[in-house]
Amino acid sequence: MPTEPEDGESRAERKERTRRAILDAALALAADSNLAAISLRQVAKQVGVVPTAFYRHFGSLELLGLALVDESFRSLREMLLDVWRHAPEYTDFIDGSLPIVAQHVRENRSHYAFIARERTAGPPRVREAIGHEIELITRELATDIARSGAAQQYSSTDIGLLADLIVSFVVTMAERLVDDPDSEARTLAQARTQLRMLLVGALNWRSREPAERA
Amino acid sequence: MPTEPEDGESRAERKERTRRAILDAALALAADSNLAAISLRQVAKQVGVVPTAFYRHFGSLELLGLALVDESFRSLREMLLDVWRHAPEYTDFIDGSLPIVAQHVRENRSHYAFIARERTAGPPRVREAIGHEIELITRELATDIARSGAAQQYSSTDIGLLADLIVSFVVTMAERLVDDPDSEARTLAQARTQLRMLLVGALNWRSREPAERA
DNA sequence: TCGTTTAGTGAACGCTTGTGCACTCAACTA
DNA sequence: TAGTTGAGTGCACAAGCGTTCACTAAACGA
Repeated sequence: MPTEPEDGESRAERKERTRRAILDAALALAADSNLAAISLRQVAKQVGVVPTAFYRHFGSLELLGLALVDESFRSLREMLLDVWRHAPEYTDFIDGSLPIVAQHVRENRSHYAFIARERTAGPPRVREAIGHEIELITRELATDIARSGAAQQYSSTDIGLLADLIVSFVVTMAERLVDDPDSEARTLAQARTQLRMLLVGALNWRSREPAERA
Repeated sequence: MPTEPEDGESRAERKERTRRAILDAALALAADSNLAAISLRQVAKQVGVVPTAFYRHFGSLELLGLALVDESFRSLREMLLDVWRHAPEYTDFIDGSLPIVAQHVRENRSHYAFIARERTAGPPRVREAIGHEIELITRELATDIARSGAAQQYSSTDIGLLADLIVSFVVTMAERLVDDPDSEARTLAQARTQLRMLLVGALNWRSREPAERA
């Protein structure tokens, strides 16, 4: 048994509780190494369950990883909806949004740490899943920028590139918040300045014709 | 024996040859997973040597990892010296530098892949070593920007932030080149536009007093 | 030429690994 | 209430793991 069987708990509830415990255990174990470096048996031990019980919930560690990706991005996207809803104007966008992102990282550190690691070092399927999610977010940001009218001088291609630039930067910032939580205030202050530098670029940039040089 | 013992080879030469073979084998094996996920025995097998022979060259896989970091950055820094020597002016800086970086990534793919992975997912010591190297490069870029006089309106703090912004962006670009080499041309073209967007920001930005808002 | 150094060997050790299989027994359905 | 379902058990297995130790034999310095 994973833990004490609680009173009046249905079979489905119990299964879900064990499933959660497995996800949390994997998150904790991968925290100081890597998904590819931990074992099914370690996870089972941490949960307090026999190794074979793992298979009742996930076919493999890789599938467990995909479930963690799913879970992480579900919560991330909810936060982003919130950010974009309260971002009518650019300066407010920076000062308003960054702290919300920072707070979300703080409150979901293990998920962000997982994503940061597995994004580059995870099993190929996991990497792909993460890349896909980030791409979706980038596209959403692009349509949001276009809709806001803040970049009317941009071609739609270049709005995409700008969105990618912003997302890449925020990903980098989130990685830093994850692995040095104590410097959150400084990291955030620097990121604010940098994002402003970058967006000043946005306001002064003009899209060229497809052919390159000006 | 790692391979056929070559004629007229000194003991030192032979040792170096085996050492190289170990480094290469580790690089190759870590390529489709992670340093923390490969075993000393796999490395030894790939080299064609008995597991215990490994210890004649490295005390542990982690120390091997540190050697790989060292090796990767030594070559990277040589390239950067080359780039900065031929970068008198900003527009030339972009068009001239990015292809050199891309070429270096192409020619040293396994090193870059290693760095990209271990930077976020490696053993703590390895992560630290990589972070330290990147920080050094950022500082060098900052002094170079200052010396070039291209950002005279910047405070030295803000020059540091700009350098960090550029380095972070190039790191991201290098990661993309690594895991999708076939799209090099497109990735490069996009990066060129994005870097220009960013630097237009640089030219229009003014440092503020330490206190934030304007 | 002869003793020393040392890269690489090979067997052995105690553990951990993933997975197969037959099982129990509480929660479920009819 | 009787029968079915399925989450979790317990054992077994072959394979792989890091590390130890005593060893060989070729290159070395004197």
